[in-house]
Amino acid sequence: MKKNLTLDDIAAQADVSRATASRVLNDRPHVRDEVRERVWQVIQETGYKPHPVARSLASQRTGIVGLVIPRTTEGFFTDPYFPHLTQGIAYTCNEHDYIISLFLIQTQEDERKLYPRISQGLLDGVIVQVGAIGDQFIDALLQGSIPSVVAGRPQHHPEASYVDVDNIAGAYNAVMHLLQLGCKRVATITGDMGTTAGLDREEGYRRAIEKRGIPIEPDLIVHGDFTEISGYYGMQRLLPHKPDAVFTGSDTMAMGAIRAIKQADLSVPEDIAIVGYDDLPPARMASPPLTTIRQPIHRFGVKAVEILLDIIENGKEPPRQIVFDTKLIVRESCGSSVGT
Amino acid sequence: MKKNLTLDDIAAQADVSRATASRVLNDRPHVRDEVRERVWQVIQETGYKPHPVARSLASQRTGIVGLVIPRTTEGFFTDPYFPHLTQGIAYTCNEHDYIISLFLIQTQEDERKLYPRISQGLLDGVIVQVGAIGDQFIDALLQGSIPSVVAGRPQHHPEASYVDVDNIAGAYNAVMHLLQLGCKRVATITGDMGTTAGLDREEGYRRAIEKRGIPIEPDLIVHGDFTEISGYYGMQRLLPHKPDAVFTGSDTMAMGAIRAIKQADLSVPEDIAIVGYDDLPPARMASPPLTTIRQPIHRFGVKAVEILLDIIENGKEPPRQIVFDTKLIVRESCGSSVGT
DNA sequence: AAATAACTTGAAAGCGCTTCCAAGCTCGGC
DNA sequence: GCCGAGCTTGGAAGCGCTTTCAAGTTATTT
Repeated sequence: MKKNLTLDDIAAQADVSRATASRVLNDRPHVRDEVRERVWQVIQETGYKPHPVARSLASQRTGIVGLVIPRTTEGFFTDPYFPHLTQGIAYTCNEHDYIISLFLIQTQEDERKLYPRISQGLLDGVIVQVGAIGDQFIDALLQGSIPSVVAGRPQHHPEASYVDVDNIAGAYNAVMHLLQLGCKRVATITGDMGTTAGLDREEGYRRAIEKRGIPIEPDLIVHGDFTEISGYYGMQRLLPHKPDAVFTGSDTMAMGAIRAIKQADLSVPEDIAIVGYDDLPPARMASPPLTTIRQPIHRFGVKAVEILLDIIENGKEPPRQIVFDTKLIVRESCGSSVGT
Repeated sequence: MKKNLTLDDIAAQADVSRATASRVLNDRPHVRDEVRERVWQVIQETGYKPHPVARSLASQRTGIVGLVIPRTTEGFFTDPYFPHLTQGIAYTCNEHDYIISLFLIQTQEDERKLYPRISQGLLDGVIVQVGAIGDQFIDALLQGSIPSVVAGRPQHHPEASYVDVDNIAGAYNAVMHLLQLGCKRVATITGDMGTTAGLDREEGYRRAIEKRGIPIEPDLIVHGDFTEISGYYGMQRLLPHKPDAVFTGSDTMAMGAIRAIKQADLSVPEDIAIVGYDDLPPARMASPPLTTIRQPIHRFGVKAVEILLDIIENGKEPPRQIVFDTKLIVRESCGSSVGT
């Protein structure tokens, strides 16, 4: 195997100095065209590739951004949210020639190790998915100088840059839709109340109910954690209170709820209408197909990267905060007459 | 913001040379206990963290392994396979203090860019998921000197190190189970025939059928691509040929097939028995719950990393090749009397 | 034609760390 | 009390690249 080429080799072969070779390599000005071409020639012929680590050390940028995914709940496997988000992020990184470094936090140990590894020069920036991960980590991140963007709204950090979707409005619209269809006893199975997504979606539910002048009935609110199984059990607890409609904090929980409903020999939407949240592929394939709230997850990921790169270039002030709108997708599970 | 500490600062403060400080930092021998302690003290007090890039440049190892996921089919989102695999890999990497760099190949462009970026010193090793990605890429990888492990059996590279599951045996057992239950017309919806998983699972189907002395009926074999929708359409094409059982190349396709069956007013397993492949969470929650083949995906990911690290340490010869066994999980969709 | 501006180029100083090498020590054995 | 073995230690040479600075060239201005 032939010895790896260095920029010095290229410089020697093209009969210029290393500095000039570097200029050509990086497409910098102040090189005569003739020389520039000569150097390119040598680079092409030899198949030379610059050594990324050396380059990083000298330039103080690595071209790597971190993607931190919090303590892996079952949700990571079940929920297509993460793959979608990751895909949006990866797509945009590829486009801008950045590389992604993935940190799946699984153990307490991982979490401890994380900050030190992240804070010290390997990464140009970090995208953190909010979740079960301690605010403490986000604290540290924001204190530090490394550019960061939060995916989802961080609970106690109004000054952080983040991208989020308007969960309150989304949930509000979902519940309002049910109310307008004539449902009288609309219940909800919330997502994980340790996340802003869970909290906000419950808030949207409350606002819609109150907007119609209906008193909030605590028995009609049960807490889940975004997983199918929590939707299933949530629904079982709800059934004795005779809801005629349920808004669930995720499609996955909606699937669980439907399972429980069918098992109780009731049917969707005749006996109980359902509206989910996410509009990921399974929603369309459910039986009945799910009425749900669509989030632009892909754009979400794209934007997160764009913001991060902006921060890397231009500094973290002012905070960039973007909230995406959601869209109600009406299918059959809500019993709407216009169902597809 | 305080200037970043360097090893020189530590050395100065501890009144030793940089060489000695480095020895202490890396827990190397040949340092007097007293000195070692003094240096540690300074490191602790100052909160010094070594600069990973500088360290990589000097030591010629980065502690980063690449994870390459091929051209992203719809499957990446739908199929919990990838999250599970990723999780197994991440877990093991965390444990060994390696960092994962994720490469999702999405465009032709990405694929072109990939090899150059990978081949040149940023990564200590690479795990490649086989799939729609050109063998050409795996070719290049194997030619080069960078340690690599393939997840799944690469089609034309018997000399590669890989981890795989015994797809042929798995499929064989699935189909044999159906035959033993008395099914007479067992069909199959295969996975993507561009993958060894797809090919091998069909092969297993064929072997089981032939083993029972039944002639292969081409009409009972349709090709899908692991997605729900391909299972749905596949089943629709199968229905006119009156199968009484179907083995699908993935659980996701099984869900699609069930949807098509129900839509034709037939029922599972009474009219048509189904066996899937994967045993991921949705299988358990399907209605009816899916009889399927369980693959140890998590261990699969773990092993891939272990092999890779082994290669990094000890060289790529001889090739490490590991094939995991699968397990038939009997639930209700096959109509077995012992269904849960 | 002289003076000045603008562009090219290479030498050299890092970036922060690892590691080889040689020098200086300590200590036991005879 | 002397010698060599075996530790400790620091100096210095990289790892491969970027970037500053000053010197050398060429083009422009008056």
